[in-house]
Amino acid sequence: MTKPQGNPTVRMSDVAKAAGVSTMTVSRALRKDGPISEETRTRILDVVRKLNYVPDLTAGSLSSKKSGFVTVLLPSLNNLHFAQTVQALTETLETVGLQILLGYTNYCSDKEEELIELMLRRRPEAIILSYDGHTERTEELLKKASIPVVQIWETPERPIEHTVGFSNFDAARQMTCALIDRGYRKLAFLGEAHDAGTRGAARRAGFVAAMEEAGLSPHRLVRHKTPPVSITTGAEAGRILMETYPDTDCVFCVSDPAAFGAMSAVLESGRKVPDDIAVAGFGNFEISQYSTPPLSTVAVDPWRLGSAAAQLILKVLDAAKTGNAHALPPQHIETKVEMVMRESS
Amino acid sequence: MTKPQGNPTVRMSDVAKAAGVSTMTVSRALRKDGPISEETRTRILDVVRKLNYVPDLTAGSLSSKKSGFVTVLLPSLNNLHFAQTVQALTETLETVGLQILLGYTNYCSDKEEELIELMLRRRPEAIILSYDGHTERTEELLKKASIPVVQIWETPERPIEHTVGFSNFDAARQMTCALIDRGYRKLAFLGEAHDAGTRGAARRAGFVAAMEEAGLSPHRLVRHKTPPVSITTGAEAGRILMETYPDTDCVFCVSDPAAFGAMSAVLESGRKVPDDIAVAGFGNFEISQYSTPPLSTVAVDPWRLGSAAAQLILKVLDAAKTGNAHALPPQHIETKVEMVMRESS
DNA sequence: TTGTAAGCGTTATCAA
DNA sequence: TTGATAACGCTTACAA
Repeated sequence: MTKPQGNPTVRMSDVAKAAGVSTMTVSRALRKDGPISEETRTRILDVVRKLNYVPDLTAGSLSSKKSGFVTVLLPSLNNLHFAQTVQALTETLETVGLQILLGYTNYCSDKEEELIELMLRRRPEAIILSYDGHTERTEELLKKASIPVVQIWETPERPIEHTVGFSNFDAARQMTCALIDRGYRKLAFLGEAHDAGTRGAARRAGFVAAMEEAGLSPHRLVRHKTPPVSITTGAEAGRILMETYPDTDCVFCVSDPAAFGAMSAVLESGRKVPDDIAVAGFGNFEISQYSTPPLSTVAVDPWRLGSAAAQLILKVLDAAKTGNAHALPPQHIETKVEMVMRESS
Repeated sequence: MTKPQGNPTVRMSDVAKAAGVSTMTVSRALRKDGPISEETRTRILDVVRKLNYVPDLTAGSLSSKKSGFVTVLLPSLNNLHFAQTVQALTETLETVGLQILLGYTNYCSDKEEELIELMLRRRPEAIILSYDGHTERTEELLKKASIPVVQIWETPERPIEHTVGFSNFDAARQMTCALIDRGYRKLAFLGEAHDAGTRGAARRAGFVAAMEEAGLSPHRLVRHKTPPVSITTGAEAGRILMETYPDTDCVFCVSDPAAFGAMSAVLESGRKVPDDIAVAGFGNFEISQYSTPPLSTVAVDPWRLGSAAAQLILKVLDAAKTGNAHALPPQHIETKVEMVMRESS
């Protein structure tokens, strides 16, 4: 199956020639709204099909100064919630022909900075970042790029521009309160080390705040490995927890996977969930209601987050186009979170 | 925070002027290997930094006829295995500056065809598809594009070109045999309806084959909803199974999530796993060893799959560059699968 | 090692 | 409604 190398690519000029028109007319025929007679359009589209012409967007972008790209930077794809956010973003953006350039920061702000530099070379029309702390240079680069920036999955104190998300601090505080309400007093928090500036750290801070407000000591903090906690590292952390703070009656985990791991460690040790140690997570992944026992967790809506962010992008881009030279002032969309209490607590 | 609109972009010519050289010299300074004196290079790179110059890859691609893109089409991101494959692909491809253009087919070959047309406009240098059946036009488009094509996650009978994966049929057959070996006789298969041409169908066929080879009746087939089976639809299917084939002693599910759902349905009905009904899945997701009971499943290696595919791409691209006009003959890399028997069966 | 000139395949712009 | 022409910002190819 040797490839028919050098298969000469069909260009717009080939179509133009075959249809007996200029390239501009072909170009117009190819968009929905181009000012062109129905007759010429159908004739051209016929030729396009006959010649199997595939427009070259690289050339188009260069000429029109519109790349058609939106950059999306997330910590990792290895998390169904981010994956869902991406799918939601894609679905909305593709309705207007925008394509996503995806990057993974691995929860590392230096990697993020690197990626942004790289992505900016493709001249994206907007950029969506998941908040987890950014380097100074990242913020500089973004400002210089003068394209809309949307931070998602958090409502940062000092946002770069637009935001779509919720307060991880508040959400964690709420869950901690809910657990305290259920009668637990010796609560622990299970999270990552080296989480400075991340949403995980915000959740931990929310836990600490709620504990202090309730007059309880928030000293039971297990911080194991770097983000993200997997189920396996969650289990390790669970074992550390039981050894370090054997009096713990409830452990609130930075994420659902961490909670699955912790729960498995607890059960394996012969203790019962929730009777000996209650467990709660963060995220409400689909599996969480099917675990044994079903997991109490903070429900977030990754799908809604993605589509809200995408719609915001469209709105901002549209405002910029409409000559609104100053575009829109920074928008802040708050998405809801919900405490879902199940049998694990 | 009104945006400093019209922030005039710095071009290569600006850098050239500021450094007192031609754009070509700047261009050369910006690549690792450009023939240029160390002195000029450092001087130019200084200017680049000072002016915050960000090269425009759109222009670069048009001129060099290299987009730097590799298109990756997967059924969905809503599956940790695909996400891992993508991460592995990304890691390898980014070492040579290739960037991924990602698309989701939603397990729909028409959507795939549509995506391919769209993606081809960006002139990707290669394309990676997950096999789940393709339309005729898809194959045509790919052939005309004359770029390397790699099908992954299956070893199709009639591959388009290169492949990296395993036989879903064989894997499912092996697992079915393993289950039969364990003493089960009234096995059921739980999968999707409308799965023509998909890997799910191949797994079902593997189940049927193994049953027939063992002289057992493969009539217990539950086919519920369209791909992919979620945990929730898996649970629905599990209930249907127990109603339709109450004598079932073991159910092999098309995927791990389906198996979690089925297992939950079985447990909820008051039956025990594996004593009343054994359960097995396909995929070996991280969570599978932490379920109650731990899940027997077919282990695949999504990470290795992604990196093997990426390396293959690099090899093929390199061969093409080296003037090997005929490139490489179709390569077929087989990845291993492993039967992991746990307490659920 | 550096520079010049000519595109790359589109679309913006203006004119007809 | 259509067309001619000039970009778009870079790199190739060749010359110096």
